[in-house]
Amino acid sequence: MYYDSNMENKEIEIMENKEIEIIVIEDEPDILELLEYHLVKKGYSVTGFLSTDNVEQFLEEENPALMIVDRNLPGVEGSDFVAQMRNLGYDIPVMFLTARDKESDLEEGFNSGGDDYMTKPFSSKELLLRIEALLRRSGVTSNDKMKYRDLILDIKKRELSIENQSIELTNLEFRLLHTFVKNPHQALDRDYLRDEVWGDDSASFHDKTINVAMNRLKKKIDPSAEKEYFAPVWGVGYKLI
Amino acid sequence: MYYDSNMENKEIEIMENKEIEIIVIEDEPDILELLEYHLVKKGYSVTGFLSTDNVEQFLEEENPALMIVDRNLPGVEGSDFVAQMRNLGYDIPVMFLTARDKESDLEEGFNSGGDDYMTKPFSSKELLLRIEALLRRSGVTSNDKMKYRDLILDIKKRELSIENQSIELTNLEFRLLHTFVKNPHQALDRDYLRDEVWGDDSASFHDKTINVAMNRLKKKIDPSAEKEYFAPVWGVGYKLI
DNA sequence: ACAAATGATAACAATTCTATAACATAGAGG
DNA sequence: CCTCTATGTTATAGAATTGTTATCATTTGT
Repeated sequence: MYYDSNMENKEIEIMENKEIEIIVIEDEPDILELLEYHLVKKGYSVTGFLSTDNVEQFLEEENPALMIVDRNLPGVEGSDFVAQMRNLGYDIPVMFLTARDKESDLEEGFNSGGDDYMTKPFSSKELLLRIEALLRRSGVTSNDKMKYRDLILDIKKRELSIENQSIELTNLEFRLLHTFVKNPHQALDRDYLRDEVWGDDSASFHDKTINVAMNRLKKKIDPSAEKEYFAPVWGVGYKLI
Repeated sequence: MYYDSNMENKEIEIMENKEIEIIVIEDEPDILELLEYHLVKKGYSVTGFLSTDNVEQFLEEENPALMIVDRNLPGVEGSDFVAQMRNLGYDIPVMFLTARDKESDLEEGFNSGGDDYMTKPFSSKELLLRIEALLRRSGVTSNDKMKYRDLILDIKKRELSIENQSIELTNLEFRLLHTFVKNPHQALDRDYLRDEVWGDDSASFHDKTINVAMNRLKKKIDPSAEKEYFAPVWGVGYKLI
């Protein structure tokens, strides 16, 4: 077997995809199955529907990240359904699938509030790429996340999570940790930390302020002190191991 | 102090009608001209480039809403250029155009941070539809309805309803809530809110103004404080949970 | 081993920030 | 001109965060 230091990163990647939920509405079971296969393989969590029944309820209860919709469904037109959902205020990204590719169909699809459009037969590779792009643009895959070991910092949300557990940090603690994650493995000296985290305006600044802040941070992210995120660098400062 | 509440409305109106700026980077003058023709006809304001030179400067100065990029440009690969821009922090939506349609090219395009991809020869109708969809999704063209949890905002009517109950909001409160619904889960800091909701013209601005405005908003949409729409982010601002 | 310097930790104090109510003011509309 | 409404301003209480100090533990140099 083949392990390397990327292993952890891969795990994190998978964990993140696990949370992304995708709805597929497709009346042909074969195609539905094919779609599910590719999406699940990619790490998404998929819920399939053979018609638009119950989809709204699902939208209300869960909070899926994306909807793949066939155009000609039993009973309802896919684009009509999407227009209906949009009208109710659902802003979920929509990828249309269709056998038809007349321009008028295309127009209907986009005007109903669809985000992208693919015609069957489709390349699964392209579908996955387009889905990824859509998720990126709609903010589901926040590109503003920083990872280090099992720490995941979401800068925009100002949240730290470790192993899918959200951990509350104060503003100072967050800035401090952020500084370290930006400079992993490096010994950051006290002057640097002071500038970076406390800012220039810190006129009187006690020796021990940083120690205490580090202590509080360590205790929060690793109460049992078994993970050794930080190491003191004697006479200098600290480093994120 | 001079304050005119009509003024704000006018500004908003203007902002909404403000011309949407699109950049086109395409080295073949004929195609560039054709693209410009269609886009201008549609009402966009277009700036064309025959190479990637000066584009970054333009991005810096203006704030275009979308970039259409040819894949094979003189000197630089289109996708490399986009990756470069993304790396510099530009999040502008990108539509790739290309003569090639190998899967590997497609992959490069999307992985560089592109949002959509069309192969030449393209239908101008489809291009315009896709651009519209992209602008909608990236928040340039605001949707007429937005939903978040049980909040439904009708942007045009400036109405909020919760569980089919209409709730009266003042202008300020609506703008404030709208800002949060556009950025759910994100910690919005006071500077951002000030810019976004109060505008640049707010010269003197008290610390507590935002607190009070938030307090009033919270009380209106959730008088019994049981739904916890908002959470304060200490030392930063607020977030819509 | 011992002293000096530095870090860790806990307890306490000071400060900063938020919530909230009350008051002030300027426009809108009658 | 008057009243009402929206919004800004101020005051205060209370909560959360951050700083300070004291004491103990660890490292380093001799």
